[in-house]
Amino acid sequence: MANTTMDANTTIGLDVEEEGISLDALTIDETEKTKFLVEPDDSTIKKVTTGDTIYQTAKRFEDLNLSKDLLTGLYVEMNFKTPSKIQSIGLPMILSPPYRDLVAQAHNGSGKTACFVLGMLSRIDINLKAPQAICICPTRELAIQNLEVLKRMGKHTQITSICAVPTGKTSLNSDRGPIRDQIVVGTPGTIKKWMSHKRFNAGNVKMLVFDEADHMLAEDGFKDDSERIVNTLRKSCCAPLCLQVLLFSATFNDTVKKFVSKMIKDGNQMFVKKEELSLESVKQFKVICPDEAAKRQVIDKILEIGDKLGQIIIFVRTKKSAKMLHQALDTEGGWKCTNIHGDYDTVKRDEIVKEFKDGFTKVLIATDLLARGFDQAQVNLVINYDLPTQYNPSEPHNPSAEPHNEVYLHRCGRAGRFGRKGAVLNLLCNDPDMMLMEKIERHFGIHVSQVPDYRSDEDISAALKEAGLL
DNA sequence: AAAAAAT
Repeated sequence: MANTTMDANTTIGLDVEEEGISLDALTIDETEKTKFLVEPDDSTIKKVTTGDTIYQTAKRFEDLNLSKDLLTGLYVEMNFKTPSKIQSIGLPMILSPPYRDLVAQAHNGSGKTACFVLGMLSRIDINLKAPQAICICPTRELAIQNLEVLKRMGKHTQITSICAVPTGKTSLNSDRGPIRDQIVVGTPGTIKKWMSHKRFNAGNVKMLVFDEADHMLAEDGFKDDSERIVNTLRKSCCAPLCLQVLLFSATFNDTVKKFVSKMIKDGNQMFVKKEELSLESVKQFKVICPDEAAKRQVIDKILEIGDKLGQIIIFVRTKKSAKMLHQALDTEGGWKCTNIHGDYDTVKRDEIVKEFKDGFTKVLIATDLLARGFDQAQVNLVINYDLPTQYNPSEPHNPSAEPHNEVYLHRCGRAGRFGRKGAVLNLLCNDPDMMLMEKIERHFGIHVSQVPDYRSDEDISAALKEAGLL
């Protein structure tokens, strides 16, 4: 027992204690009350529970006391057979009273979304026609995608749901009136607006889910919005454990963990070591390019092979580069591709995403708008035209010298969904780029192989072959 | 600077 306790402490990174932050949620209770359930067949996920509840791992969905209609959704609509690891460990923690908060870190494409969607659907009182569960996402695209999963999984139930994202159209009738749907999935601004306009009664909300929670709680993310929503909902709830907060993400850096520990008291946790975070399922490469033009040459070569590849996402750092690269590849280069970023209106964004998801477009140039959560099984190649960098407030227009490791991991996660073959190509053209790549490799403890010559068709093909794409 | 959204 003592050993297990030590182990868990290490995993969660209690080094933050040195900085004098209270660690209510992340501190391990050393008394007998705390139970650690170590999975014999899976040491990669660490489960830490609070209180005296014992959670059985769910080997089958039947173990979870789900309604018959929900089981039908899982088997018939989703084609699920048995719970994934995160689902078998996480769902019992979510669904057993007392309904404790949960911080869950799970690999990209490990069934995270299905886990919290199933959690929301199972806790709805079908006879109460009011919002009971809310899910907040960082982008409009992710909210729409999550609601689609929810509608599919809940198809055979009578549960109603609605998307709270900006519609573009102003105060029409559809924008007023009370919300009676039982589940709301949306982005922070619209949810905040609906709450402040009293469009629904917050008193019945018993579950609040943050997708991509680390970003939702980050200083340069949506921390203020998220905090306000949690506080409002906690206040409108009757008992201390009335509102169950679930935080899901593939990444939680130390800064965010500190804040999580302040926001979540007496919660359960699931964590994965950072070295074990899914970067092994996609094969990563770096291509050294002398200049920006060379980067486009590499992309040209890849598009020439195009037909044999699946869909491709090219990530860039700024909206401006998204537009420019699109211009260069499509208008000037004659390659049919699209691009997406936050400057486009909602109609255009929806259209671009739909075209890509329907397979009408093969190549999509994107800002980090699509870095997280975007799920398209046919994407097997991610190209980092620019590497993701931390935001540097003192020099907002220049890329920082520090890489954004979490965003890098999330971008990689767009390729090779659910264990499929995938590749990531990092295009580097100067010393700062090389430094960023080195830092990323060091952070994850990985080696990214170098494509010998950017001008060589053979070298590039060889890399894609090695990744299993050709 | 990206994103959300309201201004």
